[in-house]
Amino acid sequence: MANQAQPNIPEIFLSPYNPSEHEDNLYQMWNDSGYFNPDNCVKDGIAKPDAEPFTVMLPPPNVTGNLHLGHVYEDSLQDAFVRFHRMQGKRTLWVPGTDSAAIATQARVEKNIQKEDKKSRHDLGREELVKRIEVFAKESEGTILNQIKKVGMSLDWSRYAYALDDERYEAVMTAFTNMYEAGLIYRGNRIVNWDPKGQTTISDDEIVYEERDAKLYTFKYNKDFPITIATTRPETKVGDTAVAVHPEDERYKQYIGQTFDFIFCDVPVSVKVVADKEVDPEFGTGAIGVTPAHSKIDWDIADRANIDHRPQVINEYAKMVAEGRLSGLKVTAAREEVVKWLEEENLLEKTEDIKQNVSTAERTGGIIEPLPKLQWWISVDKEFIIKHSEITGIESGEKISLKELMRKSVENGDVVFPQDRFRKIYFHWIENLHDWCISRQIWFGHRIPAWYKEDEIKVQTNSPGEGWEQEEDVLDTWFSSALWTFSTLGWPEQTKDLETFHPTSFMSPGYEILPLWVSRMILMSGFHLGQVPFKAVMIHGLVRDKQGQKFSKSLKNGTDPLEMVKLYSADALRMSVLMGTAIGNDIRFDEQQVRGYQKFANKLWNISRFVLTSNADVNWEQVPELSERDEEIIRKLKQTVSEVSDEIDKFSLYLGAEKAYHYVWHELADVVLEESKDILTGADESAKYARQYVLKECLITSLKILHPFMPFVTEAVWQNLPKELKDQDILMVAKWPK
RNA sequence: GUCCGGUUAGCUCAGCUGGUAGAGCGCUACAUUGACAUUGUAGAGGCCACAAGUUCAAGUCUUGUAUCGGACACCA
Repeated sequence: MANQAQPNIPEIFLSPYNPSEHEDNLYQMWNDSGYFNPDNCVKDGIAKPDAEPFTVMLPPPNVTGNLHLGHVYEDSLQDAFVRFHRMQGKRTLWVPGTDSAAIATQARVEKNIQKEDKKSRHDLGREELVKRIEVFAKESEGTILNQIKKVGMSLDWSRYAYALDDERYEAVMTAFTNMYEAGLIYRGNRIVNWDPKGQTTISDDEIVYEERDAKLYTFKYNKDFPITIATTRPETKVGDTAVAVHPEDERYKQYIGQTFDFIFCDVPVSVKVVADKEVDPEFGTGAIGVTPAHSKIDWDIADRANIDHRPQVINEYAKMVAEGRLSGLKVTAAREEVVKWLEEENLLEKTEDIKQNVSTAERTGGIIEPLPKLQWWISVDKEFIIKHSEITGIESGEKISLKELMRKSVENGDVVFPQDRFRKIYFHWIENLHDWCISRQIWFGHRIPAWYKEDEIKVQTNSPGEGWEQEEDVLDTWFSSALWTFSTLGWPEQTKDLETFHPTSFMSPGYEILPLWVSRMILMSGFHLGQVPFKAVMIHGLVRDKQGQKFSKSLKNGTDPLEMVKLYSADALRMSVLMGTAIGNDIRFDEQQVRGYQKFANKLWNISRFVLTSNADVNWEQVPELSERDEEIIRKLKQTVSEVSDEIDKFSLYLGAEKAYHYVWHELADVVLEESKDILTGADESAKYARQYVLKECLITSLKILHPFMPFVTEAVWQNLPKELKDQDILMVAKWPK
């Protein structure tokens, strides 16, 4: 091309698209415009004051974390929806935030302190440790926020929320107090999942099962004891209070109701033979040694048989508290010791190798020790009176349990799962739901607002006065996360934001936190507001590497998204995760694809150059006389717009992106531009003018429909278009075409 | 054990309410110093896992089988 002969088009188009030259500036420009905030859009007439609101809450990443591909995927999905709806003139709000990930963050800081100062948390004391964790959290906060900006997320930073800031604190305290007063939060002694390594309770959802080799020991407690039992944990048998058999089991029927006293491994033990339907006569010997204090199932059996839950024989450090030869031993050592004793006494009948699923803590990897502990719980089955309800099928003033509330919110269609299979998974999970243990024995987090004085308990945010001691435990992180859709909007204050933007429009989490988070948001929002937290849940899959493996630190297969941005651009990275996979399925990340979409960005750049070059200095005042072919091109363009819009509306973002992409490259560039060359260089001025007009329309519309997916390159082109072609200075808030 | 998915071109995946298969990447050949160093055109390549059923018609609906994967539960 003869460069010096170029008509008046911005020089920038003369070289290939260079994303790093534009992206940061464009983000800055968007941010400075104020249009991430819907209030400003209303003020400047971009959205009508009564326009339909569209709200999304960013699933808050860990404040101390780094952006990974999973975030990029999740956030790109949301940003595309948000930008689409913003361009349609809705009052569009996307709220950013970060989470504290209390257990992980505290563990990390404790480790640092241990390493640098050789001090434990107890050396430092509660206040000092919490202070240090806060400092650490705040220091690292900027990292993830900047990374999110780097990939172009159109979040309203003026509404930024942090899980442990003052407003969220207010919400958490109020939520706890209200639920306590409704009788849904209670303190109870129950078997919990105790993580001896992390020194805290964890919820069922934080457990991972690992298959390990174990030994099943079959033995008698004592020579005179008539029943043989089998166990993988002989060391707990000093805590047995019963032996359970199936009520119909002919072998043992005669012993039911009898009590036996004997010395087991230096410890006096008294067991009663009880009948329980849960016992499988086929497994082992068909008889279970019941250790109520160290097994959930046994605890329940003891409950049903009305037997004492004590004694506790293992402590919080997974050491034996029993008297005699086991005293002070770790459980693993105690196990060997008991087996040795059984052999000495000739009580051991056999030892078998079996596979066993061992419960371990997700975060620390510690083996879970079930222990009875005084904990705080949320009852999911207890009925309460719901004061106010806007949820279909639930009347204000009705009696209902949280479980029912969670079921009905989805059953009646107030919360829609566009993918049917996740709806099923949700219901399946609700069926298996138990009371939720919400107390955690760490220091970083929201301290439970319960106060003790002698035998009295008061639940309130501030100290009732002299002599009252506050509960040591903090709340499960998921408690505050569950409030997120409305705590971010100012609740418990009845703010205008809350009124306008809640329920939110949709939530887009990964399937791994459906039970942990999604269902609990439904629970909390239903209880506190009588609303659902969101109208739709778009569950997405995991981002995996090319081989289909999960990204993980240990595999060292992690791809740094920022590296991809640097190499190819944020737009290309976003397209590569959005396109090609139906939402809900796992994605295989392939760098080749990112490269491919960067080519596309450049293609778009060149299309723009071509159109601008051929349209330079045209005066648009005349009405063009379109040929039949011109009209056909416009028809096809409009059809593409409506297809893309439809797909996005149906949550099929990947199809919307693909249709826009396909149109621009293989219709607009390959067909329309090619055939226009002759017309543009031809002698028919009227036909030329008409085609110039058509090309202009095609370009503007293409930029618009691609903007939700590739915000940067489309905006970069837009910023260099002549003013008279634009309906808004900024593409981000330009009108979505029809 | 209960539940939920996947199985379509060499690879990664689309294919919505049934009308004899699509994209990207890769591959082959040709073209290209006129928007495009990141281009175009053409092409090869598929018993849509298998079987039975419904239908005028089945990747598409039903049932079953195989196989891979996931979630939940969990046994002493």
